[in-house]
Amino acid sequence: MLKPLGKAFYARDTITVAKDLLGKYLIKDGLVGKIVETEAYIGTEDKACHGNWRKKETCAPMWGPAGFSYVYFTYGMYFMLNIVSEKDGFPAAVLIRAVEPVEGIEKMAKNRGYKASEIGNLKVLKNLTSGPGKLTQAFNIKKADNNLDLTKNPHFYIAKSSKKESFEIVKTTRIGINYAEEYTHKPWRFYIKNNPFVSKF
DNA sequence: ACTACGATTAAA
DNA sequence: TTAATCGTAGTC
Repeated sequence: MLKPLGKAFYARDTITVAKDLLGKYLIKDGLVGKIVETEAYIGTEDKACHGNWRKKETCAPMWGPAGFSYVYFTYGMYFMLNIVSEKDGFPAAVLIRAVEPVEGIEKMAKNRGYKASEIGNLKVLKNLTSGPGKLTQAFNIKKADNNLDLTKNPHFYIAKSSKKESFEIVKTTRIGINYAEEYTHKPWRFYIKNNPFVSKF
């Protein structure tokens, strides 16, 4: 079993954490996916950050210590997965927008509503986890997974790759936050260049 | 109680 | 381009 990343990894500048999470492995109940796309949401100035405009109680994990999950429900049907960063008392988190399926693909496909016979289809494979709402469905992440300590939980954590891997990081603007005024165009979205599992926009 | 809307997705 | 769908928050 791969070792979970510790609190020190998350308790850093949010942009650094967002970039550093690319290529790491998201692991939950035996399902494994490589993180290929993230976004940073930082503090009370950032108008897109929930810590700024949602009530403190509804995004409480964001205000807590680093390394905790912040899962919330939106659009009436989808969950979003974030990892809390920076120090206790400062609201910031990294949104996991897309992963590449590594292990447990059959189960992911089943969670996404596909039949076993469809797993060989390349289009189906690429559609399993290539978006924030899709990957939470594939990994069966829901409200019960909110506010868990990912540095201590043996069933839900993020780990480093055992082998070294080099890739190019693309930096661009975040998605779906046109209401955030001057913060709409901050280049706080990061993804692995040429990876087919990055969400489309 | 009533209403508006969102860090999305899939189908048309 | 748009409907699906519901928790949260603001207003009546």
